[in-house]
Amino acid sequence: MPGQHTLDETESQVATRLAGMNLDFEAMAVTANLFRAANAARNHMERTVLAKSNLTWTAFVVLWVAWIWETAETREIASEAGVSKATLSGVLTTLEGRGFVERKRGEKDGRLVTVELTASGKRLMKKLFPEFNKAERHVVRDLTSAEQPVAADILRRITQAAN
Amino acid sequence: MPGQHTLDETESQVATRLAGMNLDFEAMAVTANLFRAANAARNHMERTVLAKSNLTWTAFVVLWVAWIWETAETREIASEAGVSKATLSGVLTTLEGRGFVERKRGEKDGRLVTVELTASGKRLMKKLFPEFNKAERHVVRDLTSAEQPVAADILRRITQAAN
DNA sequence: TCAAGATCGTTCGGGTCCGAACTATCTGAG
DNA sequence: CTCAGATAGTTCGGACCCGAACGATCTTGA
Repeated sequence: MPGQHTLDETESQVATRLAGMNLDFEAMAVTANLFRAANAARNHMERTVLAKSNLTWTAFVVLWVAWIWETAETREIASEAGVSKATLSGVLTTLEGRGFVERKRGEKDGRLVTVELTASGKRLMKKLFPEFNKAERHVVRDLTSAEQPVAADILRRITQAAN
Repeated sequence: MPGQHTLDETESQVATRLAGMNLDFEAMAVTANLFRAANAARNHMERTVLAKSNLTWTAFVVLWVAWIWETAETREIASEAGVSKATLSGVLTTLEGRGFVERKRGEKDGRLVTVELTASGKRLMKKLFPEFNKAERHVVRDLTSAEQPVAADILRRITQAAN
């Protein structure tokens, strides 16, 4: 592969190029690999699981949150899916158009909107999620069963520190 | 915060809701926290470092790759930034319009395009990157110096497994 | 009670984001 | 030498993505 750099080459080029700049290279390595890993995992899921159902990553995550919580308020979904409420509004319109979710105006509080999966949406998740989990298993397959909880814990602490 | 779930509440709801489905919950916890962490870290960087220069995340990463490698070919940048060549093309047009990068058609191979930072682009990175690194340090501040290389290594292995 | 302020979801504008189709260029087998 | 195939970057259409502005609804304090 001409013009392709390995991970090692990149990290060594970084070290050379930024030498003497008083930077935290350890922190840099963690975050750089965090974004690489998340990106690679996401792309893998999209290609192997989501593409054949014509679902985007975000659409799937939104469906997943609504599925887990049976019924969820939009701001919850936005927060758990990691998107703004503006983005969510558009995604929900798409999903509603495809018949996977339903929006319901809150009865007690007229500002709120709750989201529920339709029967079709539930069927989709019931079929899709086991495949998704198989892909999750695939991307962590090189981690021992002792390392996996360690990884989850470290990532939780990064999440908290960034909020 | 009404209607907000903690991380623990979410994970326990997931366990309850998906009980008896023969899933790999450990793998699920790793990937779920991987995406949460990457998202939280990215948002933190965008708000604290990138917003005031009016740079998007991807635009910054593209600048960073071109800066590190002095001069880079488009497909390299796309690969390292984790975006498709279609996306990169648009981002480069934006960055070129703002005077941060220059495109140069390859002399030996007329298909290739190499990207170089302008003086203005270099000045921007020289100013921005130390701040960015400070934010990187911030998001990993709860990891001990022993844990940081472990985290980087685990994330590298996830990246490899997902490719 | 009743406006001032907080909070909710939507809309808008502009910038990603991708796969597919396209043009231009290079390569190599015959 | 040649042209079919591989490869590079751009364009296109449609979906996501966000901050800001907005209208609707609820809360609250004098």
